Amino acid sequence: MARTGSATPSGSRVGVDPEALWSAAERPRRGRPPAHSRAEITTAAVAIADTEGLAAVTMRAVAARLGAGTMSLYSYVPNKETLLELMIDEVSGDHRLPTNPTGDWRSDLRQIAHEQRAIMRRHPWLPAALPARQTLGPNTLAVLDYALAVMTPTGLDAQARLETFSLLTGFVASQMSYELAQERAIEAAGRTPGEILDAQTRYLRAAVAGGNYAHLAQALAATGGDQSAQAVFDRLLDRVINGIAPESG
Amino acid sequence: MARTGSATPSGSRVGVDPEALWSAAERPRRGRPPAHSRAEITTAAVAIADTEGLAAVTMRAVAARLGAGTMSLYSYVPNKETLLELMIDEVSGDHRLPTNPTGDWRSDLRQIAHEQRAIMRRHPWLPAALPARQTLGPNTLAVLDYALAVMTPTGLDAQARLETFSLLTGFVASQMSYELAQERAIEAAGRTPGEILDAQTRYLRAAVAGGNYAHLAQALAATGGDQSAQAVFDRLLDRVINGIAPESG
DNA sequence: CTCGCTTCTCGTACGATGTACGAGAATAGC
DNA sequence: GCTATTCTCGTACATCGTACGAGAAGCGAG
Repeated sequence: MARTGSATPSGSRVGVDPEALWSAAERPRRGRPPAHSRAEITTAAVAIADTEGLAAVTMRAVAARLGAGTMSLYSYVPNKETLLELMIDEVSGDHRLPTNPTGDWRSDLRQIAHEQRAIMRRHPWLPAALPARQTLGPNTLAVLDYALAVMTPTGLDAQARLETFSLLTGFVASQMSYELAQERAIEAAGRTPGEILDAQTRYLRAAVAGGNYAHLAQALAATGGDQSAQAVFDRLLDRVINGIAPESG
Repeated sequence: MARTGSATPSGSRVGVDPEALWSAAERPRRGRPPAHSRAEITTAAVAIADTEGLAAVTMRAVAARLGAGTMSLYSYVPNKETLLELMIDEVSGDHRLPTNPTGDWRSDLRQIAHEQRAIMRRHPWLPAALPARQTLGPNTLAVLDYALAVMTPTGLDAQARLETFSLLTGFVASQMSYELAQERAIEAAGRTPGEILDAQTRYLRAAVAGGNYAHLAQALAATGGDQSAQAVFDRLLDRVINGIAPESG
């Protein structure tokens, strides 16, 4: 075992070896026993990310939280990129999966999306971490498997169902990325949730007043309705699901 | 003018001031004249990102490309985050906007999505940079304005049209993030595009063989059809557009 | 028990990065 | 020319990921 030494000084090359990452980590049963574990390290990293943000997840910080030396982590994880990967799959384990679909695939898919949204609200760093993912871990695969089961009644073929899952997941991540960024802006600045919206609107209006953007100006003047994050999410989710299959049970 | 000194040692706070960012940069007309410009710096940064990847965009590298000292950049841009923001809007300027919509909003929206895809293929770092964006620049606003115009025949209200644009843009970014990651993996590893897919499939099959993931196993056995990135994109795009409005013009 | 093999531990060090600071250089208006 | 104003950029620092390798700690064999 021991460190792998990927030898990629800068840029982003291969980075993560799926086979080695998710294998059961067979016990060497000789030599000094490990004082920690991959799971323990992953949990610590997630805890830091949850409370202090993804940027606070440094190898030093994770090690410190475990009372270990920084370099000790590298006995368990070849690099930080891999740790990120482990973090993502760990929180994917929070996903509650019913034992079997109800048969109403639209509402089942809706429930999957809501579950994913809940996870991302619990772990606000997730949407930012997802684009860097290179491999699907066991927990993520379980969600995918369940989603495929849910889509059986759609009549879509295998390829289409895989693509649909990717579509749905992409939507949730995009939307949550926006929703959470909005909340961060609120928390960081003037505090009142209405004020931030006002500030953004004010900026947009100023830009709009500069002459162009006629349609934008008109749209801004006419915004209304339920703007709560939950409501927006649900509205858009319905559209995504509506577009999946033309007509079916 | 001069540097602002945001005083955010770690974490991600406010970071970018929209008002100051996109204002016309009125000339001070006194003192030593600037040797460069925001636009020149932005173009250099984009060129580096295009050829060497986003990670290669360092303040030192950008300055070096202009033959300037590193710290000179800070006369034009308060921090790297802002430079990123400028890069995003710069490439958004590549978006070709017809003078007016054809009236067929579905095909107009499809065209917008294709245009965005083309931009992201030209600037593969874009999807990765987008989530960090905090403000919409003039070029991005122009695209938004055009999209709103396109959606006039849908009968959707202002709020819904704004949300729809966000949905569409999010889809394109998600899908392209995946598509480009796939191509990077191909380029980095075994070279043949089929082999990478095989390797991924092999990993999935191995995971699947471990007992669970019955539906995934079945789906993997049945994949087929046109798997070209373009084809997948078009298929999913159709679903997104189909879901936007039930029935109309 | 002792030896030696194996494995984990972690102090030190290096090359990068973003950027604060402030002395100097260049220009415009008086 | 003088001076106020602005841009230039060398130096320095904190912080990051992680390579290296000496030491510590446990196992099986004798």
